[in-house]
Amino acid sequence: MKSGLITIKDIARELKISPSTVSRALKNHPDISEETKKAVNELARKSNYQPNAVALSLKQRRSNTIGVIIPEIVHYFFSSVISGIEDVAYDAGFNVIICQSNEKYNREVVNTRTLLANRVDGILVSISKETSDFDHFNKIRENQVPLVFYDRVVPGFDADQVIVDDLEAAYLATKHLIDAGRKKIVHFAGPQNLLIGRHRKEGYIKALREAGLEVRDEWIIEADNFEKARIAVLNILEDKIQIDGLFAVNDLTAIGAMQTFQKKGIKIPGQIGIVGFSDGRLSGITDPTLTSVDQHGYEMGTIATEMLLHRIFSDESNPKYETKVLNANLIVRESSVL
Amino acid sequence: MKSGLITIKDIARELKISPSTVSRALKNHPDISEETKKAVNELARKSNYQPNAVALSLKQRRSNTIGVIIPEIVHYFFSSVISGIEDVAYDAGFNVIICQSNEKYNREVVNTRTLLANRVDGILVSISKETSDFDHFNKIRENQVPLVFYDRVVPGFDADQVIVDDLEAAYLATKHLIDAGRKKIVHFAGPQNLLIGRHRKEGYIKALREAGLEVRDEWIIEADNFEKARIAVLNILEDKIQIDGLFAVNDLTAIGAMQTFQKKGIKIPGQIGIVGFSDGRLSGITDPTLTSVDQHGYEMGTIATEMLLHRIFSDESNPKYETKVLNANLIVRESSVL
DNA sequence: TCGCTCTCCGCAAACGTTTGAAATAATACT
DNA sequence: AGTATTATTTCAAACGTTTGCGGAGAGCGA
Repeated sequence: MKSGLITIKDIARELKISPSTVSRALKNHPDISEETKKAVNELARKSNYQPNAVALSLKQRRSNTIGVIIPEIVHYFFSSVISGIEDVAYDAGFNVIICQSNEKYNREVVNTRTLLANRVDGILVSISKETSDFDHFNKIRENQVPLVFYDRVVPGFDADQVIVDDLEAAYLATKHLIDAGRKKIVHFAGPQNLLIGRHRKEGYIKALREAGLEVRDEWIIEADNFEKARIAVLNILEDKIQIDGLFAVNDLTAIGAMQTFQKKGIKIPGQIGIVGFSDGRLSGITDPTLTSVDQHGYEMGTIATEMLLHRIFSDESNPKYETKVLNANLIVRESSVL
Repeated sequence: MKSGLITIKDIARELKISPSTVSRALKNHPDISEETKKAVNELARKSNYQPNAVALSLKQRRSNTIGVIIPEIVHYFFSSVISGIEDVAYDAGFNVIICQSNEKYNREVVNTRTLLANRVDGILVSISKETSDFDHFNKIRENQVPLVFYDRVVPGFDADQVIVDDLEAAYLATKHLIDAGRKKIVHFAGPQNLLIGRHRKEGYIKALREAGLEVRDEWIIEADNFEKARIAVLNILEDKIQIDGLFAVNDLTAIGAMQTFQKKGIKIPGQIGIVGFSDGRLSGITDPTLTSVDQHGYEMGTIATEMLLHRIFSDESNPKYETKVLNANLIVRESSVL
């Protein structure tokens, strides 16, 4: 009663032939006479027949669908990843189901359940900030569903992954500040349970060490959003900690810091040079424009999807997992240049 | 060979009972003995059984999935709409398939085909900038699949829709500038072939007329992005057009204008008051923060989805379509307040 | 006329699940 | 013991497709 959509059976009934003949006629099978083919194709076109993808999925045990678990699509970076994923998937005839975890562990677990229940052929995951238990990912693997992590990967979990070289990018960002002669550089760090948070901090430290600068604990502050940055800056100013540079774990944090400094009369980049991370829509519209790291979201999406499709098609039982590292590059703008 | 996922049949075989018994045991059917239920549930849990949603969809001719066609998720507004959609859909036990049209008509047509082929139970659409032929939407309707438009609707197409009152919002935005005593207010307008562009201009004009202010053609400038705004402002300054207010068709335009004014030494909001449209991530982080119109993307998503679900459940054959108008409201921030 | 080869088509089973109806087994009642 | 009742389980069909196999009919050579 529901779906008014035409089926092969409907066509068969109408033409007084069997469903199998219709099926074969539609795929131009040599066994079927030209006459029959013509009749079938004509009626199919006329009645706007669309093969029922659900029935196909069931029959072929392949849904031609890939699932994506993503923290939050509101971020420019993640939505560009999705665009990359979609483009590659569509070209390969695959559909995409996107699930937001909203940075919640629970939602992420539900998401994987949903995707498995819908028999997606493969899953792309970027883990939520909360996630520290990885059993749900094991479940995916137990069910032999190909899995590729992108950007936010699980430390120590042997799997395909595509990431940006956060450490190197953070190193370059910090080095860029050092090269401009800055010596007292603060890092606003992300949560240290995420690999990206750790790597960015390590890159910062590496650059400092390499330049023979001391690494002070009070220069590493956990602040990864606009508001926390504001508070952190106020604390710095109150404590009269002298600094001349800031490398922030993401752009929003950098911008929050920059504005707070500016409101207190501190000149950017004159007195303090600032570099963000994860180049988005924001960095180009601040004043001064913000030096930042381009994470190549779109490219990451395409590469991750290609890896996944490759796994889907060549289903080896014992794959050796690959890690693809994109080198992010620094986009130098006004906020850091003297 | 593929999906290693456990099925009801597997459980039945293992327990040497029939699939129907397993099915009933899993749903706690009274016909099944406690003993059997226990055995089934135990094995199901142990082997991590997930009902095959694909088979279910086929059987029940309902996929419990809704399809969403969206121009581009990179925009804050659209991604908040998606969040609203997802939250309502999930609560109702529905999945969501998101398709980006990327503002392309062709892609939009393919998207509808894909969604129909996958037998989604309903479709939410915001049309692309390119779309001027609506046959694909008729096809959706012919197939009796419920359809709700959100934000970008099809003029003259009788259907369920949820939109914001752009005209009213633009009127309020302009009136807000007038109430602060500003009399020479410019409008940076969007493309006039889109309804939203026209409505926002009309709201601006209405506010001016109502206040007895003259509406000058040279005060209405087509500029709807950061760069065009920059150029438009430079032209204004060069021509020494005296103004004291600006209402822009979107935030990015407002910000482009604001920064250009500031660079030329003009004080915002002191000399010129600025109001944007479509409250996003940007408006809170500019300096001064930007007065703007909150379009309630999340709410729009929830309402559109509720309408759609309602249609899905009560399938009347001859529905009378509804239009829901959200009144967008002005978020007053620093850029407009004297 | 028989047998062989083509050409074209239909049957039936399968994918995983649900569900009305029928079957079986166990128990109760007379 | 015979029958009715209840409890528990299985059968079979269906959702829309695909596909191996078998079959009908035609054409043809011997």
